[in-house]
Amino acid sequence: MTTTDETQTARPAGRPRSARAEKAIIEATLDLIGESSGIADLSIEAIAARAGVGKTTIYRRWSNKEDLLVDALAALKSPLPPPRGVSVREDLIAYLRVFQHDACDARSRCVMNIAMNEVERHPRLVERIRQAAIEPRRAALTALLRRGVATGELRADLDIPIAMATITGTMMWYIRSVEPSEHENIPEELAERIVDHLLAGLGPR
Amino acid sequence: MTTTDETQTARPAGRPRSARAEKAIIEATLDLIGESSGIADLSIEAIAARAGVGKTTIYRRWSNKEDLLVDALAALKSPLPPPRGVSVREDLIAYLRVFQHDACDARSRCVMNIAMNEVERHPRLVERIRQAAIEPRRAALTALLRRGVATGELRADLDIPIAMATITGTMMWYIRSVEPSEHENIPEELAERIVDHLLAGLGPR
DNA sequence: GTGTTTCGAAACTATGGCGTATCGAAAAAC
DNA sequence: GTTTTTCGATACGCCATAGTTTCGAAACAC
Repeated sequence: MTTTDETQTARPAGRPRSARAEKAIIEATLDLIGESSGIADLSIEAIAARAGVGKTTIYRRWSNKEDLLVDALAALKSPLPPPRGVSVREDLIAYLRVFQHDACDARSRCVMNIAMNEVERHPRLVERIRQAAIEPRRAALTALLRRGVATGELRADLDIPIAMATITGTMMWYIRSVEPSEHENIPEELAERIVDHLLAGLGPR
Repeated sequence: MTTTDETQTARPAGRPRSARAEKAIIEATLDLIGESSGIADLSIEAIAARAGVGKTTIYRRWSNKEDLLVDALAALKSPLPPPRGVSVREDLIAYLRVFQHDACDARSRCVMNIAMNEVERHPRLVERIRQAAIEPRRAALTALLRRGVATGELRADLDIPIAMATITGTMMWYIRSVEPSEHENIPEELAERIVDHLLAGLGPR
């Protein structure tokens, strides 16, 4: 695809840039973000080493660390909010299944960490992450809850912000309270059980 | 060195160490942890500058950064889990009020950040934090939920781990979704509303 | 007073990442 | 073939920070 595009516009004479190297750089960046605690931790040199690439190859494409991070995180495209099914309950379960998968993945988790902890230090970066990764899911969940209220599947006086925190926060906190090494042991039907608990409530029947 | 005599007599000759400096160092450390994104971010020099203290004064007391962090976080005594009241609902609200207050405080928040993000890099430190700050609350909440099941205030088939994630995670996610500058505008009765939503459930009456 | 120790400040060395420059080799267009 | 550009590797100067040492002043025991 790259060769085609280059041929269409203007063919820069000389050796074309390696798409493999670019991919390796993005992958290495995402890996290292997942392993590091913050943005300050990761170094261009470590990324180059992990990607098996010279620093020159990185600096030829991105002028600084933040630009690279923006592109790397943009490559972490969210696996698409789930399509709507027949019932709000099933859609909530599908939503939480995707969220659960992401919360268990170090790469996706780091997006949350950056968005929550680096607001003051990297406002532009955080804003881009919010727009690209968080806002679509937030909008999808809001629409889903509104639909449930309209159809009567959810209580009429539902507090939407609280309900959103309830659904997302429960899954997040559950995952966080489990050691990463134990993530394999998380029950398959976790999303279903959470949704049913939330819908029915904690009080007696 | 000749610490033997000093230890025996417990009377070190010479100028005694300033307790004020020690306090200032701990305070500065806690402040800066709250402002930084990770442990790698904060520097001893910044701590010394913030505390109005020479670096010598720090290195004379702690041999490295982690030792200082352990002592600093140990000084962050948790404000005591709430005493038990008459109903499980009221105890849950009281529990969430304390949690809400902590979640809005930069210092307390950093404890969570470290505990969740630095497990691989500082296992000793994280383990100490877990034992000192997280485990007591976890135990208190577990006992509270068990009591609710026993008294019939909570459903008999309650899934305790999920319920704990529900209560704590909802508050946490709600706070996180609000800009720190807007924390003042969070409704006073937030804890009450969350508990009532969770007890009654999201489904229709 | 003397002696001992800590005080804050500053100078110092060492480390490590950043961003740039240079190198020979390789990959394409012509 | 020649030309042009990118490739990975390496070296360089620069700067921030860590951690140590030195210094004169200050605080206590005696």
